[in-house]
Amino acid sequence: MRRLHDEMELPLVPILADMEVLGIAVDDGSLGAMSRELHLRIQALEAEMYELSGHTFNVGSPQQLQRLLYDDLGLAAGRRIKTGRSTDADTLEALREEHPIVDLILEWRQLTKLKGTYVDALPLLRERDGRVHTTFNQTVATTGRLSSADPNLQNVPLRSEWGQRVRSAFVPDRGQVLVSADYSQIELRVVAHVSGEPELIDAFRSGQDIHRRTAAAVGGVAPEEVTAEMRRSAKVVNFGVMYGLSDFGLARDTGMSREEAGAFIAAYFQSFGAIAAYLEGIRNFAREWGYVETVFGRRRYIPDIRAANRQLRQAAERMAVNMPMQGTAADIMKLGMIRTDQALRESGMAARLLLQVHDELVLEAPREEVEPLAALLREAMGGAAELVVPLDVDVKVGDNWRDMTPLSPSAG
DNA sequence: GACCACGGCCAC
DNA sequence: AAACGTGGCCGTGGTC
Repeated sequence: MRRLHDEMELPLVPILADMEVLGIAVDDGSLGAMSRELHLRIQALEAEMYELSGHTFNVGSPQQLQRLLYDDLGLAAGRRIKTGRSTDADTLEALREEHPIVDLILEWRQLTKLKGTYVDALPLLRERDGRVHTTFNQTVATTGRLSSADPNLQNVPLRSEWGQRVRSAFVPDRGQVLVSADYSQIELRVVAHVSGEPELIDAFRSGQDIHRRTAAAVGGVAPEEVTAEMRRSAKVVNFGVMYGLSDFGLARDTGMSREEAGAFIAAYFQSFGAIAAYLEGIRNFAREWGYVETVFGRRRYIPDIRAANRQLRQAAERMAVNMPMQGTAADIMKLGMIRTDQALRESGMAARLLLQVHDELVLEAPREEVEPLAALLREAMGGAAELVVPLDVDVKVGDNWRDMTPLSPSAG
């Protein structure tokens, strides 16, 4: 615990402070243009929804939406929530075929979310230097992760088309480029390390496609015979294992029946016996000691691990199994940042750290530093911990945070 | 104007 | 009934 404080948390403080002070540039011109486009599309969607329903209403009010969908239009309600019947995206997704308004609501939600949270909010937080300056919190996440607020720059959109446009508004200073370095599959590598699972270790050591290898093992076929669908399911389980995924959750995410999902998970633990044993060991440890810890000794206390209430206890078990994996990855990243900062100082480079997004670092650098910087990052981040599997670092470079091109490790 | 609970949803 | 972990922010609806 003392070492965690002295060698990880304390050295990180000035590094985070520098990142906060430096900030990252956002192009408010492109955000302004987006805002106007979004406004028009949102207005058109609203007009169409009012037309379909025969009256105006507040689409942003779940309460009004419930009345419209389940009372006026008579659609079949799904999940119950405290205040009535859910209108969340999963529920609406299931109702898409029932009424044309459902798709409009889904699109409206997506666009107003992006407009309100990012497109309109970021320019207001942009300071006179043209940059936004987040606050990194070192002490809120129970696993040891950082969090980011005002604005949160750890949840900048990525997946949707509009989301990608938001991301492209994050740009380097004039004459520089953005460089991103992310740990490849870090949590699964931590799983390989702490569980000692031979299949997983071998897959990472030989640089194989981890989800394909998993699908092959679970399905009892050769890796070449794995279909896209088999790989998709294996991927969901690989990630889900770290969260305590149930047959219900797997079924929901893959379209399998609950029975198929249960069989798939059973086959997974059959193939990866060491992971099953590790997870069981963590639950037992938590029950005995009341806490769990990372490889580096960071602790999280789990008071509900012996709760009489099954729901509470099972939730506690999921927190218990997740923390050592998520937390060890967070520890490694913190060490990686300290080593990166140190290496940058020693190198005399102009490159600067801007953001940390859990398994990714974003830097700003003069174009001519890119190649040596990539090597520096691979060394500093990749050498942050000695696991039984290598820590691979993927480095990319670009003129904005969306259009990033991978740099090959050896080339250049 | 500040704060809250809630539903909902963005990221890793 | 819930069902997959960690966060932060938005708008609604409401209180003080």
